[in-house]
Amino acid sequence: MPTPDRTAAKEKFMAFLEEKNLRITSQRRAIVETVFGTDQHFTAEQLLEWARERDASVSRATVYRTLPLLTESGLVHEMDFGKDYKIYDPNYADHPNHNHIICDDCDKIVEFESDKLDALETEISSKLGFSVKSQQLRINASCEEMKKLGACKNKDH
Amino acid sequence: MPTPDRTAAKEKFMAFLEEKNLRITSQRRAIVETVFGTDQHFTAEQLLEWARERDASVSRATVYRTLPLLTESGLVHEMDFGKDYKIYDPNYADHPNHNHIICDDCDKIVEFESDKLDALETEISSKLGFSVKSQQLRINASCEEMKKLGACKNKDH
DNA sequence: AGCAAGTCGAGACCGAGTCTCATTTGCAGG
DNA sequence: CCTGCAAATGAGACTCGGTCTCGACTTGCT
Repeated sequence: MPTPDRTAAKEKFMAFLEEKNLRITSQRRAIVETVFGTDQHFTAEQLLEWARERDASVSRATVYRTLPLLTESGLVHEMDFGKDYKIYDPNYADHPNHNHIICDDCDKIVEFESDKLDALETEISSKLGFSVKSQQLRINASCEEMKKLGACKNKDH
Repeated sequence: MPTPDRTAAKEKFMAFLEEKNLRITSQRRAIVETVFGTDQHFTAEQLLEWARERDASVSRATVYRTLPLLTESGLVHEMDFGKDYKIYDPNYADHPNHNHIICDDCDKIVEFESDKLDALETEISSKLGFSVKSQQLRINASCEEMKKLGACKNKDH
């Protein structure tokens, strides 16, 4: 599974800018190329560093100004794992509602989606008089199955 | 529904301190009285303010030093709603598995519990080879119903 | 009472993120 | 191509929650 249709994402974002009468500057181009040139999650600071490799003139302020545009466009997802920085996911358009299970023992993170879960959340929310805008489920767990199956290689015993 | 058995919580925390060979100081007493003297969620800064009403000598540093002890003891729950500050829940011992809906517009927080949700999480997790240790679901929403019902008083239009 | 270790408050400090402002740049319209 | 101007930019000051340091003060044990 190589990088999906990143060109489409880039173009969608350019269209989004145009729609809002915002300009396509060289710095924004560098940032967008960077964001959709990876599948990895990243922090604002990482994005700054990477974007500067493409265009040294990109400043911290511009990165922080562009990030909200990216999330507003729906192409990038902002996530908060309780650390003191935020994490961004450039694959959001392809997996708009995914959740995370984190193994407390080995720090492995597995993503999953569930229509049942989404439906249940919507149902509960509307009962309480809310309309869902976004959701974030984090499950801390231990991956005992994995250990049984073959984690002997990376742990002692 | 008046305040539940807060005295028990206070005593549990004192016992927790003793167990760890930590001292019971007047400042810690003021903080603990404050924390278990309310049912409300609070921020560190709010706790500082409230605790100072009981004992003016309580400092910011002490509040921030005591909060981790409270969460470590399992009596208070630390939560992160994607704002730039953390929120603490002094009722955690009584409702260990509750979830939150946050209104992005008015910052209202509603708690709920759902056996269906818990079951679904367990089911999904075990399918993926994990066993749940803890979970945190946050739904960001807008409370449109509330607005309809009577927010005319605090908004213009 | 006396002492050692734990704890304290004040304020320096940290780091992610925001804001200001003088300068530059994209992009019509000519 | 040129010109005008609003939008966008970079540098760095700033904000703000939270942490750390350090000398002074308490607690709890003897």
